[in-house]
Amino acid sequence: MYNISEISKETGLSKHTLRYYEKIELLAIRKDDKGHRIYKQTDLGALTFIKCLTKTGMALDQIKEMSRLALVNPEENAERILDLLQMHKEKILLDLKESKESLKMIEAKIEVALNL
Amino acid sequence: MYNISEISKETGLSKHTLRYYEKIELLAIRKDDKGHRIYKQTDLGALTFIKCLTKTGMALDQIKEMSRLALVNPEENAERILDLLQMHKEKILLDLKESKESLKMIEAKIEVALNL
DNA sequence: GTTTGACTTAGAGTAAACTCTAACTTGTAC
DNA sequence: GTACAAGTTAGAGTTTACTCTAAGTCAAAC
Repeated sequence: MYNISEISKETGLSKHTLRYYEKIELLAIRKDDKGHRIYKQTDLGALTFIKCLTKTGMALDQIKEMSRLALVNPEENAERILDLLQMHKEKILLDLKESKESLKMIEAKIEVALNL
Repeated sequence: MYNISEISKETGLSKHTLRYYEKIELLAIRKDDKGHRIYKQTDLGALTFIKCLTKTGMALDQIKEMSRLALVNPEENAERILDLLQMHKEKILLDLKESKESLKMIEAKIEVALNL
């Protein structure tokens, strides 16, 4: 069990961002009798995974749709979720390829500059 | 020599974006007597390189600063430009590493989902 | 008992990178 | 000679993902 400050440190997401994620219904967090958020281990796991997805360029809207599918009816939506994950995986592989190509081009420029 | 439509097709950047890049002074393009843009081979090269930099996460502001340095005084600024390129190269390497880690995590999720 | 610091909310503001609109010119096709 | 396609401009609007502000609650420290 963690409060928002601890989760912020743990995940590297600002408190503002953590509240923002709730506002856009990316995830739902339980609150205590004072209205303070209580994060569970599973929430930490979810946030860590969300970070993976955003870092690799998935839009928050898509992440939201995926977590909605998983929450509403995990069994019926399992296939759809798997599909989305696999499509995202393909996107990452393509991005990696393109980034490596760009890297080569930049390294070539550096080479040229070093030989002046 | 190309007009804006040809360059748009060639680079994959929209005409809007090409004009926008000029407006923010990322590059300057010659115009003919009717005010129409004339892109040279070197402009195409510059735009291709700009695409490499943006795709790998360099902000337009930084790209602009680099091209300013290169245009204003290439010799005096050579070292600074080289520095910026090398810093960007390090950033790409780090991003690649992080993306690969995220990829692994996503692949693990896919594995779990496949075993249900 | 009041200051300090952490939490809360609704809602406004920001930054980056486009993207579009409206009004206009110009050259070619029918 | 008029319709159409492509070019131009200044400037407004959009999207995404935050990021901040103001006003308030609450518990512990001095």
